[in-house]
Amino acid sequence: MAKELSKKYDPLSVEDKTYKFWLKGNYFSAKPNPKKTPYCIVMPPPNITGQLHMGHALDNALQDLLIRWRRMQGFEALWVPGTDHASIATEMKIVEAMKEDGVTKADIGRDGFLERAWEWKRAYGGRIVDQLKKIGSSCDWERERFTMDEGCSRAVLEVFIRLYEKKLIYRGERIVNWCPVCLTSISDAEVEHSEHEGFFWHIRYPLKDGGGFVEIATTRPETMLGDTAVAVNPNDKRYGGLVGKTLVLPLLNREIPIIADEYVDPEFGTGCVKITPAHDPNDFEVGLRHSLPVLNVMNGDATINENGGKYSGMTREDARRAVVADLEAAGLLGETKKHVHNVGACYRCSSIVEPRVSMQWFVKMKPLAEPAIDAVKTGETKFVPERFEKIYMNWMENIRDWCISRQLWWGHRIPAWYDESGQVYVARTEEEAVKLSGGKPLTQDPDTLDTWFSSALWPFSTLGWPDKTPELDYFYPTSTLVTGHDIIFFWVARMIFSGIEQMGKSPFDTVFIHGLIRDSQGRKMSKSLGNGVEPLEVIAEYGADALRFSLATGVSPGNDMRFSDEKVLSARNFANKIWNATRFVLMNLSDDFEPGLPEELAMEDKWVLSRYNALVADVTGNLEKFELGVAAGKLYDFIWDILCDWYIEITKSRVSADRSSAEKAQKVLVYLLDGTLRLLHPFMPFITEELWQAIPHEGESIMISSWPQFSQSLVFEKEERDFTSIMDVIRGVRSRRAEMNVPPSKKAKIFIVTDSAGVFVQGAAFIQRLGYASGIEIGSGYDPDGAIQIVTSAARVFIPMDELIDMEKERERLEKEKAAVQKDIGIINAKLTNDGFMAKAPDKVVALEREKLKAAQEKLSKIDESMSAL
RNA sequence: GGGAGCAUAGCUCAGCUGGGAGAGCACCUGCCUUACAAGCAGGGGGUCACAGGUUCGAACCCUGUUGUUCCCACCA
Repeated sequence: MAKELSKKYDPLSVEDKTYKFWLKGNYFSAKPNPKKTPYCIVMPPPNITGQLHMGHALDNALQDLLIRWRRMQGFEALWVPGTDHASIATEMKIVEAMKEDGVTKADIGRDGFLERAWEWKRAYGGRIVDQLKKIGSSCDWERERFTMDEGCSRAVLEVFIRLYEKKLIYRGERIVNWCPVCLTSISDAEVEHSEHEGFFWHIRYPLKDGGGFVEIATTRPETMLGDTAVAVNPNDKRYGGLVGKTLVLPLLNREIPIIADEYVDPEFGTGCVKITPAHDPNDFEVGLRHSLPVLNVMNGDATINENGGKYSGMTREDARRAVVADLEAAGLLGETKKHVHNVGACYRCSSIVEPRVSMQWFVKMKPLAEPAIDAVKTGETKFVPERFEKIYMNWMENIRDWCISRQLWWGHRIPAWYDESGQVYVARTEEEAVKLSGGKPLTQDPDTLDTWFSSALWPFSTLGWPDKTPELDYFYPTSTLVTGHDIIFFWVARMIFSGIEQMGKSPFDTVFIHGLIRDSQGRKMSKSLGNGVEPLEVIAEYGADALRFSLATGVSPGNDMRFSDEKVLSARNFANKIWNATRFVLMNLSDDFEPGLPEELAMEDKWVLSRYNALVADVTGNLEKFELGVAAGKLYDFIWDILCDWYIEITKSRVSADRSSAEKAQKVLVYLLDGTLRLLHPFMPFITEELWQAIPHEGESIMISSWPQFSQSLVFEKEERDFTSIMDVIRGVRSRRAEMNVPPSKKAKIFIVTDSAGVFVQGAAFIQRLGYASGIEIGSGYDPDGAIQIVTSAARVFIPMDELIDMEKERERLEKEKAAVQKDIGIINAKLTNDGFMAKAPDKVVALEREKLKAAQEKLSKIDESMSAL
């Protein structure tokens, strides 16, 4: 029966085989099942351009952990996988690839481009999915979706139309963030701000009437080409007389007015502000209030356009240099101060974003944000850790309208058509739009939607919306969303308001936020730094389980974590430890072995089962609170320390003792292995399956076996205490021997003087084996002359070793130990005689202190006995 | 300008609702004790950033300080 295991765990020989076995068993599949409670996770869809990186590995390891655990607990557990078309990221990559072929978007046109894009999707869209399988993801692959598949596209269309009809989508000319490299507008969330050291240029604008100058200050002098006014604060006495006068804009000699507006802070700069409505959001507002002309001076690629006079055609950088030089030459340049200010950059290509007026589509956010705020306030959706609620709230409460149109081709095209006069018709199809227009010839809006518009619908579009499907009915709202804190605004927030708007309910019960993975020095992993660690390489070297376990261990929720090889290595060693523990158990299994706990349990069996039972309760409780790292740590400690270093070690002496004891040990060992492998399965799915299949077991696969449950019948407090006193003696013996450099090969007899002879008789074999003894004698008296002494609270232990003992040193050592115990007693007594403590500390704590005091006093009296005998 | 996180052993970090400071790695000593040297046993090492406060009791709660990281923000 015993299956031969190799001496070391070899993940490569197990993982692919096991994954195929699971697929063949169809264990990942889930469907509406009225007899079970649903548990559902939708996977944050990776970009189709993507390659698996550590972030994905973490994200998916955590999701798989939760899904596998809930599945074992008996939930109908569905994990919906899929990929995102990632419009801007993908389009950039395709354009780049086209560059190598010497082709531009203009060359091949929209249809030609989309053909290439779909080809790209076919070529690379499956790559990351295959990589996700490598880490063991137990997704229902038959439900895999893509944000641009037929169903998701229908959902996008439907949401757009509905929001438009509710007047929550509108089109308008606004200042937007414009990326001059991606050549598209981007939303506020897509702009990354960082501090730059620049200059504060002071420029003099001459008054038309020749009465001198006003001096303005700017960080972007090239935008003066688009100035249509200069503003001062209406209450600023310095400039009161100037309001209404006319200035001559230097270099272009255009006449512009001086206006008064509250927006100007008289304390800042010179108190005069140039107003460029086409290139600054504040100036745009000022322009609206004062009906100023909006003069756009830039092309899409941020070169100066025909409105920029002699500067037209220059890049914004060249134009800035030229403008400054010309102003200086004209004697209109004042002071130039160094100035640190925030500059916005495109989150995709890091180019500096240009605020620019243009016609775009927007989602009106206020009405959508309010219920989304309530959903979190009322606890309909909870964030773990809680602090991310604040971040979410802060964003939602200060939200501005969402620019959703992109000047890109790869994505969902905006369902709006225009007639010759520019009249807009929003409809589900072109035919409908034509009908609305009364049969006019129409052209469709060339723009596509922000890629996050479709991912915002993910929790319900993947379940079949807008159709009424049984899946939607059963699995929505989903249970847990697992994602990084970097996309709370991009994605989480938008899913919440979209879910509430379309489905009437927030899409998740819990949003479980994790941190980002950094390199070993704490830097963000990035391609440009070349410090990224490839999960697939780690898996090839250490195994997927080791990677998963290392990602789940020692991570406190929400905090960034550093990736380190050492951690993976120790997880790999842990896997090997379990492997070998199982190997040991199998090697000693009798041919006629029958699984199940023995009817009569020995002290040590009760001890270990009691500890195991507590582990079951702990791990389950931790998982329920999303304390995954704590749960992993407890499993590690139990398996390594309790099971391997203690229980298996004492089992060895039972194997050679008597047959009934050996059989009991076998049964308990198999029971413990079965249970701990199950508890560990969500963390380390591959090795646990392989080993579970190797031991006597019931059922097809560990992944569909049941989650262990705490059992009142396995609570054994007395045996826990008794066995601990055996362990104390063993530890004491080992420690003393090591201190005196006695090698294990040098065995000696051990004499134990104790009042609990019964317990020590039961543990004698273990003390003998683990204490390197040639024999054990348990009695009521011993002459300590020439013996090493060990004192625990339950026993005095003697190891006769005449030749090694310096009695004077033994006495000194005992003195020291006595002092230490007395100090302890002092501390405990201080507590127990403290009225405040006695009155206010919980009974449990007081009882604990009393127990400690008793143990310490017992130890003290034993030390005294030993010393008086010396 | 707001907000948040972090500061614990040489390094990387755990420490769940306050009740005698932990792990991994590194280091030192001794062991191939027949599951595992990817191992075993033993050991050294910490003013839990600093200063106050609350409490019978604080690494943990409160206030402030310092350092550090991050997020948000239209002062030109």
